[in-house]
Amino acid sequence: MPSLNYQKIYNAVKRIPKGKVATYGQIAQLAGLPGHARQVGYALSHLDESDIPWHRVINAKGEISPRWHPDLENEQAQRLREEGINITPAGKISLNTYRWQPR
DNA sequence: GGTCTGACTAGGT
DNA sequence: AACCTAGCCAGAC
Repeated sequence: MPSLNYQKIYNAVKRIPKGKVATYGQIAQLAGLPGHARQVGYALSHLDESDIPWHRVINAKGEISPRWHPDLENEQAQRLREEGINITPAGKISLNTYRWQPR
């Protein structure tokens, strides 16, 4: 049973349109939880639902956040490329180009 | 109920 | 540009 805050985070992530990305801090703010960027990452690590575009969430440096299992990072990169997002060989994504800017 | 741990971030060196 | 530190806060134990 996900907590209320997790539910808010998931809702915010679902709003990210295809072909765009958002940062953890951005999602936190969107979810009404400013300053909870770390909780966003933690919530995604606990993901059990499949209808959430978790791969569209990256860190403020425009990179896929490193984690304990590199395969998951590769999967995220692949999913983003499938949506037309360009990732440099160094693993950088242009936030200037792809950052989702909700109204 | 104190401590530790992160898929984070901003600012300083 | 890479690295370090402090601030952050909900879970896990």
